[in-house]
Amino acid sequence: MTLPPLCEAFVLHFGEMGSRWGINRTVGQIYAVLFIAERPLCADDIVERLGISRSNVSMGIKELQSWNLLRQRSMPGDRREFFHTPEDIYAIVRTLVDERKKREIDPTLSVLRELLMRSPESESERHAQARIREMHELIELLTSWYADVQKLETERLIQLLSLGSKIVKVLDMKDRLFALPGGKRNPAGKEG
Amino acid sequence: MTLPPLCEAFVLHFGEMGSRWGINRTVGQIYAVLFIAERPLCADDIVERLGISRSNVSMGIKELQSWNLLRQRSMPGDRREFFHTPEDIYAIVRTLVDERKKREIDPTLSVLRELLMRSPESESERHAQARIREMHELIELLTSWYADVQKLETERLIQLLSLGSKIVKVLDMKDRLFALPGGKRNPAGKEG
DNA sequence: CTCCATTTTCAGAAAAATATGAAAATTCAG
DNA sequence: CTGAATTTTCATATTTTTCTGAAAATGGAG
Repeated sequence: MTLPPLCEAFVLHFGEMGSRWGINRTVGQIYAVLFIAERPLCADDIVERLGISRSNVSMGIKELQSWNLLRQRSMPGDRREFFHTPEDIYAIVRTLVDERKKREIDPTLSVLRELLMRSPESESERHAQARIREMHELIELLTSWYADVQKLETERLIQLLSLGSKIVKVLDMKDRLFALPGGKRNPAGKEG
Repeated sequence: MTLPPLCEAFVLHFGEMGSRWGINRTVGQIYAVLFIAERPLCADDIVERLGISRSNVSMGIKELQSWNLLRQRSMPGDRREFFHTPEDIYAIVRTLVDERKKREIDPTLSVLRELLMRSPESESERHAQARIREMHELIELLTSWYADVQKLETERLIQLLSLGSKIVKVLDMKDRLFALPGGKRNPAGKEG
């Protein structure tokens, strides 16, 4: 690896983390290198920085592209392709979450739904279905929350995240305000 | 595998998903079996249901225990240990998130912090640090949001999730209400 | 303590995932 | 078109992870 110490440490950690996330170490390292690079890099730049084979880089890039995580740029008078990550880190996280959802949550939801449609043929299947239903409902709740929050501009999202659970106080306040005239109007906290 | 078809389908899918989450297939399957079981199971019950070796089950259980995902129970007059998952699925998710945070986010934060303390020794290190700083800030934001929301009772959490981004409207309302008397009082949306 | 049921450990087998180099394919200037 | 530069593919080598059976450890009951 031919990276300055600080960069090397980052890249190594990122690779390590990647491997706990079901992404392979090398792919994680390639991403890390691109993330901190000052300029778009071509495949051979990555080969040099990570000291891995050209073909490995090629496959890693392909993998990252399939996750929509890379931008591509070609320089005039140079046949090589140059890769970089989006500037906006919020955009990166959105992509990451969207892709994981697409690959993991959506297929799971559809399997769970299919299982919930079946008629249980024994007591144990009946019980399994009840558990699966709980899981399905929870995932639906989280998913629809995400679908909703995803639409916010970054500005708003940050505002919301910064508030954290203090939001609950705001909610209480709202409830109290609107509850004054005619008693409990909306006890479950749901809106139209 | 000796499971009714519905259970088998669930267990297989769960194992498959587990392997994308850095958990190995078998461990995922063991968890799935326990999750849908009608009663606590002993290691041999799992051996029978999944058709894997006793030692594999033993290691899988150990792994799940290290994640705090299992409850244990012993039956009077029976020396075997029986395992089950918590009833409350929200509690399960909380545990899961807590553990992942502990193992993945916390170490990453500390590495990033350490890297940010160093003095960059080149332009490329300076740039890397700037990128790392952005990442660090984003993770801090998400983490502190989670730390905050984690404290809510399940009831409240569901309420919050159900609202989704509609919460922003409530915020706007609040801002407008309190802005009336004396102009912009809290433009950044932060409280406390 | 001994005995026996049970669980855990662990070295090595088996399987799966990754990495490589060589060859094939692509791309584009001339 | 040709040919050089570059990228991709793919069979196989390498490494890593997972799984197993045998042996060791544990933990009560008697």
